[in-house]
Amino acid sequence: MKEGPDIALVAASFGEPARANMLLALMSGMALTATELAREAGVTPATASGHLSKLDAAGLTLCEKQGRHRFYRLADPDVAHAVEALVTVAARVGHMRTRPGPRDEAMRHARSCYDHLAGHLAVDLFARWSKAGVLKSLDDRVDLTERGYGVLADRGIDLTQLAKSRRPLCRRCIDWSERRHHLGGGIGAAVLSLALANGWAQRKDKSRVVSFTPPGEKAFVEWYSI
Amino acid sequence: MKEGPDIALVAASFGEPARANMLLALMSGMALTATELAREAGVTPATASGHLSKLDAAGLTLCEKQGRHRFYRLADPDVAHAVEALVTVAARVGHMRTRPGPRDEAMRHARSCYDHLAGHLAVDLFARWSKAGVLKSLDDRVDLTERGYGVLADRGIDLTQLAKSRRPLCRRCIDWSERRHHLGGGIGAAVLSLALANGWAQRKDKSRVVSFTPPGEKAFVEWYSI
DNA sequence: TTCATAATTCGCTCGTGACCAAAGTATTTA
DNA sequence: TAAATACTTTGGTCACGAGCGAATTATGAA
Repeated sequence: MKEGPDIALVAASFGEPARANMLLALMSGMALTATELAREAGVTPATASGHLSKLDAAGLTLCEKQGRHRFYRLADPDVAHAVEALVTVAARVGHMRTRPGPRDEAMRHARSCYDHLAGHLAVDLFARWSKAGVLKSLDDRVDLTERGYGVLADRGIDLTQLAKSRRPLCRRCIDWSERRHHLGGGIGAAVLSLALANGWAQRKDKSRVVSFTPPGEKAFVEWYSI
Repeated sequence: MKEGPDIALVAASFGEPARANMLLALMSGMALTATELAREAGVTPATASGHLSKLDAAGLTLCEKQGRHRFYRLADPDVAHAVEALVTVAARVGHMRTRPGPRDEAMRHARSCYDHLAGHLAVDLFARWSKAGVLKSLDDRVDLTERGYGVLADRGIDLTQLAKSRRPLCRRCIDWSERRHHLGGGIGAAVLSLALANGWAQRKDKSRVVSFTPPGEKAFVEWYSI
């Protein structure tokens, strides 16, 4: 007997409908919460929690805790590659499953994450501000640079009022649709309310979707560009 | 709910230690018998039979019946690719299994398959004779061409005596080590006995291994070359 | 023919694991 | 502070399937 990779353990992790559905849902690259994955898999949150523990233990997923949410994503490209290979075989053989429909495309464009702006605009903003030296990332923390204070003041964000709040001024927040970090915390909330106040965007009913008007999007991008 | 590939069904086929061991054993490309796979997997033939039915049903393996043997091999490169992807993930995560040692290298070089010659020399012979028009393949059948009769007569194979035997004159036979077809049937047996009679090769004890002496191998290749 | 080997099918036991409801923990909101 | 939400843990049921031995079928060898 010799040593070799234990393919069975890994394959068994894929080989259960609930877990397979979760992994396929994660193939979009989005980080999903435990509850969302439960819905995708068609099981209760309790069952999903057990499955997610197994996936984590098997090293197939990574979990990022964020407030009362836990965002799961595929551990690395190798895992995604394995899923793809299995999909290829399954498709060739003709085995099909029922699968939840595609996500609402509008949700991918711009969302509000609780009370701050998310979506690809928010990700872009975060990336630009990081690059421009407005924000400074350190591990999980994100802080405003000195220059950042000035930049925000110029753009009508009242920092003195924000500082009084107990919530952290800056925080990274995984974006659902873009799966990259964007700006949460007090500034994120302030940016969103500013965009809403200026009429650049508006909430749709009670959903989390935030729609920018075409001129509003243009104005917003101009606003946050350095 | 929409249609999609059922990855779970395929993955579950991999996700059982016995089946995983079988598939890994087949990754060498060799076609293995049910009993051999049972030994590889560490289960009884009865259990192995059930697993092999499942693998066949899942489209992961193909089975070729041959006498009282059933040779199994991976269905196609996609399956091998999926196994590789799973191995990659398993290895990265560090999950290891116990695995049977490598096969006897001597067995790969030349074997006798019941009573006819197998191994890479036999495969080479089969390929050359096919190319030279001595043999003509049609589906599973292999027949001697008219020219083939002459070629064999020149080389000391008595066809009239062979024709009296009930067994088919020519038959393809999967080679274990080379996984390609070689020549079975009466001619295959005759070739082997000729090689043994000429002292080019000899059986080792009661095993199926046939060893060619270096000059014997040379003479044998010369003999079957057109 | 009779015997041996390869493989399958059958009947059965037993362990694993998927599942849910309910209770518990943590975190945010009000 | 209390209430709501997200998630986990616990306890329990239940079904699937892996495993084996024995009997059966099929093929090859003597």
